[in-house]
Amino acid sequence: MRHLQTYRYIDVVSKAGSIRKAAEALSITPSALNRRIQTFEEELGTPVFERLPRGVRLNTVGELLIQHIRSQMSDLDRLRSKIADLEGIRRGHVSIACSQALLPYFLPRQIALYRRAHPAVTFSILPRDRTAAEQELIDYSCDLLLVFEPLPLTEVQTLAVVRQALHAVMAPQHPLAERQRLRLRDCLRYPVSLPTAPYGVRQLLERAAARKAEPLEPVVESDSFEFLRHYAAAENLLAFQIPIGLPPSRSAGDLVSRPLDERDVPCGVLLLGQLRHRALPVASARFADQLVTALQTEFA
Amino acid sequence: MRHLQTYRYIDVVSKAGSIRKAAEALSITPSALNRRIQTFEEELGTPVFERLPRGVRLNTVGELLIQHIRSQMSDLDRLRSKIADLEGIRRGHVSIACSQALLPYFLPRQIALYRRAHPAVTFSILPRDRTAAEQELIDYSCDLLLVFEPLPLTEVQTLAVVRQALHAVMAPQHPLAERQRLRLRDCLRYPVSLPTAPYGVRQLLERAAARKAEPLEPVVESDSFEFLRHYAAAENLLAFQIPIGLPPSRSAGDLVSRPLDERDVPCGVLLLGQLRHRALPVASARFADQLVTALQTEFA
DNA sequence: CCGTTGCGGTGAAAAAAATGCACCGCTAGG
DNA sequence: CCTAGCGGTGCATTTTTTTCACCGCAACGG
Repeated sequence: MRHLQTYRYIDVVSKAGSIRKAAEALSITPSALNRRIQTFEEELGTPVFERLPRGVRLNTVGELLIQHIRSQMSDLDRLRSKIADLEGIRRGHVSIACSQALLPYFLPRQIALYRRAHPAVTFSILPRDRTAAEQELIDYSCDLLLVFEPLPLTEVQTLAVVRQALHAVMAPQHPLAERQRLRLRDCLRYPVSLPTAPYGVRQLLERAAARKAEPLEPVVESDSFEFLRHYAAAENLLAFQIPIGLPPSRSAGDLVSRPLDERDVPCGVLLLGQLRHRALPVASARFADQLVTALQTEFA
Repeated sequence: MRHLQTYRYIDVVSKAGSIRKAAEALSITPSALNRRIQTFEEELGTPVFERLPRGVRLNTVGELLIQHIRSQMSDLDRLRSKIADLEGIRRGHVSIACSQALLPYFLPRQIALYRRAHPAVTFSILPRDRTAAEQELIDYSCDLLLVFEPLPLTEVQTLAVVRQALHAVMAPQHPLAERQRLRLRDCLRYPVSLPTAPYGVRQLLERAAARKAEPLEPVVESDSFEFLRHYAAAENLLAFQIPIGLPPSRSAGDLVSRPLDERDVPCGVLLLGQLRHRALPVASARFADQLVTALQTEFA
């Protein structure tokens, strides 16, 4: 859509922070880009960027404008997918920012299911912590949000919420593997591994441990739940995970998982959401519907 | 905004029904217009107009597109008024489709009040019957709807509803002028004038009369409530009106009004609404807020 | 039946707009 | 005080858009 070029240019400039950098990214000369911005500002009757000695930055009007631009672009996408729908093609792209727990089982299964019905729909899966995910949602970089223990989210509209109890994950030969339900104190008698601070699992455990005045002293910390899981198997350590991130059976493969007693560690919530007031492209909206049903039937 | 020209062109063509007529309205040559449409359709990957021997008409995709275009234009307006707001200018335009009863007292007073605070805001007042008003709302020709006894409106979002009892209006020397409250049967013993069929007042009376099996035989019919009111004074006839269309005092000037008993004729409702899911320009939104308060305090 | 009228579409020339290039002045940082 | 990186500008050049003149087509009227 050539008539929206200027909008795209402004978007890129606002992200690059300088006209010259943006021009390079867009493969045009800085002067052409500069002029576009100038004529646009003239048409609008007010500047959009602050000129700084080291580049440019959106001013207040610019912030308003960039919101407008992103919403219009997303609207155009929606129009296009409606048209594709009309022609019976069912194309589209779905972009999801999610917590790591969704990566191994839940999302692959759901996406495979959806793509069986609509093979022309493509997906982007962006593993993000809760803050980054919300940010991507706000600037229209993704359509859906699927995170564990979200922060208070004013810009997010809830599509579904399911409770997820924390589970301890361990090798089958671990002493705790025989119990069906674990107390926090028992777990902390053994060496544990934990995700880093931004993650919901860590937050829940920190709060629980603080309440019981038990010190939380992880042997291993990592940003990667996959690493933690494998490491737990390798060193006979405890790791923690939520059911949706665990294999369907509670002791498949080389690991077993056991729920933590809710008296010690309260349930967390997993949230599916979208940007408030945004009309999603059809593909994303349909996939969201499917996720809502799946979440409610599997984790009711 | 030059980059949205193509959108404007398409909008005009869809309204004109032919490229040549639209071209004339836009003061460009038909061929230039034709080319723009062709390149746009090529970019979109699908035709937007059906070519007929006597002109063009939007096809299904075109209908989708025109909705998109109108919503984008309205969004751009909203952006501009937000920016104006930011600069403290408080400009804007408010466009209202309304029933005739709002014309003599209510709207003039409300608009004067609003313009005292925001003198740079301008208004369009469009007297319309209920169907036409809804249509204007849907195609973004107006921002607000203020009608008596609306039809079931799926595209309209309700902002406020107030009950309005029907009043009979007559010259002070009319025999019924002495009563404080009128029964329908009493009224129908005298010659009456009525608005034509599309109007809510007529509908209410028709239904009431049918229920009582009293024939409704108007001496005078008109589309104009103003005419009916004046005629009632001239020929000592009964006319009907709702309180919001009547002078504040119940017997000001050369006419008196008396409420009809609700056992005979049920209350109608007056509705303030906007197009569902549409974000209104700030000026319209603020004025709507004012109307909501006014309606609720004056006719609670 | 054929001429007329109004329609969308097209090719080439003309006009207008956007771009690239070379260069300016400015400021922060070494 | 010099340099690197920035936004901005004048002018030649390229690309895009508009105009003009014209075509074929279908409906209407005598």
